[in-house]
Amino acid sequence: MNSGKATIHDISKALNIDSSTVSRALNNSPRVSSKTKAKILTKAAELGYQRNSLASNLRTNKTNTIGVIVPRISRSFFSSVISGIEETAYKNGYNVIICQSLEDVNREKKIMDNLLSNRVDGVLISISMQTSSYEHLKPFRNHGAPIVFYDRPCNFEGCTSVSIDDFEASFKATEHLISNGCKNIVHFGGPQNIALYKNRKKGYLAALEKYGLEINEIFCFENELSENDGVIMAKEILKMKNVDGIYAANDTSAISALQYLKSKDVKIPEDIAIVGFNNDPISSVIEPSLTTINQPDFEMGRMATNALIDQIKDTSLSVRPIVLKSELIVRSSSKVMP
Amino acid sequence: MNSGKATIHDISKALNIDSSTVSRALNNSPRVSSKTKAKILTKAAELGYQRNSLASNLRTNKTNTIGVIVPRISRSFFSSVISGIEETAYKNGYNVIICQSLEDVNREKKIMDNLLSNRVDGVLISISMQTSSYEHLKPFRNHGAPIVFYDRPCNFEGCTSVSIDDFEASFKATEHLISNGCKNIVHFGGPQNIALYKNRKKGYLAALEKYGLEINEIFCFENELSENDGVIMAKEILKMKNVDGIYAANDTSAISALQYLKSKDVKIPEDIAIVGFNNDPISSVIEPSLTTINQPDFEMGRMATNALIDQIKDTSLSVRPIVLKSELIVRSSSKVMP
DNA sequence: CTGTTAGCGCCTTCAC
DNA sequence: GTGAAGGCGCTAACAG
Repeated sequence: MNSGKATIHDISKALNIDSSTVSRALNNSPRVSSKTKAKILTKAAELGYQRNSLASNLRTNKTNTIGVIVPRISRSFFSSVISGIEETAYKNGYNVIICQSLEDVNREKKIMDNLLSNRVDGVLISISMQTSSYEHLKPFRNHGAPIVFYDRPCNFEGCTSVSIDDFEASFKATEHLISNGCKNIVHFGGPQNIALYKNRKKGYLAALEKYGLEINEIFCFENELSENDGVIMAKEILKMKNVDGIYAANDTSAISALQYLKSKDVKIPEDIAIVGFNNDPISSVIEPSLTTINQPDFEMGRMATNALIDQIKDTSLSVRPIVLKSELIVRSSSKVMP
Repeated sequence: MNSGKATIHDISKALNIDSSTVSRALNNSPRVSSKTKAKILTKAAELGYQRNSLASNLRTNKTNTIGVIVPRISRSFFSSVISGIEETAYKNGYNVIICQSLEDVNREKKIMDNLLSNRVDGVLISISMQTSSYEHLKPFRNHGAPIVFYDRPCNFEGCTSVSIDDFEASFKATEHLISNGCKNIVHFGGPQNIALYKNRKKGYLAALEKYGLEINEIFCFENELSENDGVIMAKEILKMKNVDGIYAANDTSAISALQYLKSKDVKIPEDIAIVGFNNDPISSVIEPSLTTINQPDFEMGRMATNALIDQIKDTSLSVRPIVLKSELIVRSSSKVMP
């Protein structure tokens, strides 16, 4: 007894059927009589046969596996994206390997190496914040495997990017505040070297401009996305006295700011109306009536995976960027009804 | 040009060196002169060579990969465990494949099949809540690959389980409430068919008994871990009037209960003291002074991975359960100082 | 429908 | 220190 490592040859010998027929039967080829197929399957089960994908993949030069690189799986937005990816991949017969870069380029590089040497059929990647050069992606493309960027778009050898229209979402959020009577709207922004936060700021400014509100640079906070930053910003706002609206372009600091404001008995949205992103469920726990921007996370995972699979199946496919829209979820009643 | 799919044979031909020497050089074997080694490495880089792990793994019958099955990566506790797993695995030269069962046995079964056919060297698994039979794990063991259970222990063919001492944690939590003057302590429990929640209830009861407090079955809530349950329980508690302490054995409902109580102007911990688990960061956001039980998540990942790797390296290793202790984080001042 | 043959890319005895 | 030969387990022509 081969201690639980039966191969197609073991089945072949036991049944006096050639191993190629066994292989065909195991792959449910129509070119095997159902009688022998049955015999083979029975024997396989009896011997505890388990296909060796390594050998199979080596031979066919296909792994039916896609690699997913994500900055951090614990972030609510990304874990939803992953759900969408997994669902779509499994539905299409692909397996998924999830890897965390933890926003570290060196890790990202190692992961890409590893995925390549394991010959995954394609990669879905959300580039780490540190990443500025795309050198480590080139070997992958050279091997002919497609790459699709999600959430953080990249201009790289014509690869597809799936992203969210941040400008539009920000514009709508700010517009919502304005149409509810806010005149002095503060913006909690993120690092401006990152396109995403830049676009969000642009959307905010565009809305102010459209409605003829004064653009005040003091109202544009820029922070490092930390909790502490949130408290600092909240204190600043209270000092300013006249602030009546906040458009928060990042969760973490927004949450701590919200918490601080509430602890100072500021009424939301009567005193200060807030719109932020709802990637992090915490914000809606603190203030259930908060108006939020709902990003298409799950949908993003689906779209990106479909695009990738299309390209795996047809390498010559022309690619174009995919842009998804966010949705404004208005939960609170208006601040000022005209 | 082979369009970016160089093999050791390509290097071999280009240099007039046998492929076996190339293979040795690429694996940094000491039996190759440093001169030829250098030549080979240079050529490899030049041709953009990338090892084919499928072939290599097939040949050596080792993948240096461990499979991780987790019920749901978005749960804070599990994503911390994964961090610990990844860190330990990478440090030891192992890759990690993360798979979500989503608490679904059928998915879990498929994942195990897939991991087996990909010949991972071992598996770390937290069994889905649905799982009652371990049949789907047997093929894996038959192939000689070790399995280590984490968080949700199992009696299966002498496999190692790494778990947390829930009884002790619950006992300490309840004891803490008692020593701070609570006389009427309610328990938010989970499904009693799950060992974890059973042990938590036992710890609660043991503490009451030790300190001579009356055991009241009405104080033992059992729920389905939903948010709605939390609100229902909170309302019940307010009706009871005399409740002055809560030991919550699950996050989700505890959070919504906490929120509801605060909305009714119940002072925490003055009116009602609460101890719960801090797996979910939300609870500490709602009430920063909350006393919580800190579970060793990261540490669990490390311990489980080390145990698995030991067993991969030495199959004959005897295994024993590993039990970790939780820590009580007292943030609020005492309810009643004697 | 089934068997024959060959080889995916790599590693590992065994020689020299 | 290097080369020659064989095979890990599977599949894909090509025959018949």
